[in-house]
Amino acid sequence: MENAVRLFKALADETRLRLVKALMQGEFCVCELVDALEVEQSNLSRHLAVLKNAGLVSDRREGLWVYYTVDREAREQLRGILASLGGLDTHRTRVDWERLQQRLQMRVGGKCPLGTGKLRASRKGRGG
Amino acid sequence: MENAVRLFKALADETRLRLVKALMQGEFCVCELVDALEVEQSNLSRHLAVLKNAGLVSDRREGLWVYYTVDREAREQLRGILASLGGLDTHRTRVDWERLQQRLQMRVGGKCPLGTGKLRASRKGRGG
DNA sequence: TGAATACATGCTCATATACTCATTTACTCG
DNA sequence: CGAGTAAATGAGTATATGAGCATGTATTCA
Repeated sequence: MENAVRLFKALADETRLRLVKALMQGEFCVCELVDALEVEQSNLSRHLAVLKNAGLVSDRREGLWVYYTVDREAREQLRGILASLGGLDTHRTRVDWERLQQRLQMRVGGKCPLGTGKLRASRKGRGG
Repeated sequence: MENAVRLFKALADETRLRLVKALMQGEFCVCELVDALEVEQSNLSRHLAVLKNAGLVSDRREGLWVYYTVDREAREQLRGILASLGGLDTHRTRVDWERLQQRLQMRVGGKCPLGTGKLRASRKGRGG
């Protein structure tokens, strides 16, 4: 019951639903998600933490990058829930997915070439 | 998406999960639920309003009583979701169900004989 | 070592939610 | 009508949650 509440709490947010929908389709690092979903990095990081805490996603560090995906154990459960909701296909999730696919194609050697560092670096004058 | 968020928000509460679980099994009036689940009437009423607003339950007035049950349209959806969670059978929902069945058997002419007024009165001492 | 990078977290604000008490509303019956 | 009952709602309070900014942490590389 506790678990169920935590699960539903985790899903009771639009950004997190977008994340779940995205992560059902593959594994992405935070910066790709930040870039594709256009959500503040710190914000996204917290949402991912909520999902992780609910057991819905798992993460894997690879050097500087942390890749998230839907947890293997939760996968079927989530598939069932989303199916009951008609798959949660909305304009937004479709756009998210298009943008994510673009990021996937940008990968070099299977790795994310993007950077969230733009944010802080830009204070020093990035274009300079 | 909005809808899905509202749905999950509605389910993201233990009392409401208990209600859903109960109302999946039949139709009950508020005072029966108050009595069986031992939740404050005003509190329960609000939770029911949340569920109703999410399209999960529907209500039917019959004289002084208002009977709630899981909405016909939402029924299958909920069944699917709960099934994905293993049915949500917990000690608490089982106790709820036992108590609700007792209330069902108390019905006279299919109507609820309880009272939230009585309940408040009998809370502290039934001899009053 | 230290700079750069990717991600996580502390802090603060605003808002949302849950709970309770008291009252109001909706209805029935005398 | 007014009394009585079931349910809903307003007001007040406590707590939870989400957003954004700044900063902390872990890792790589020169």
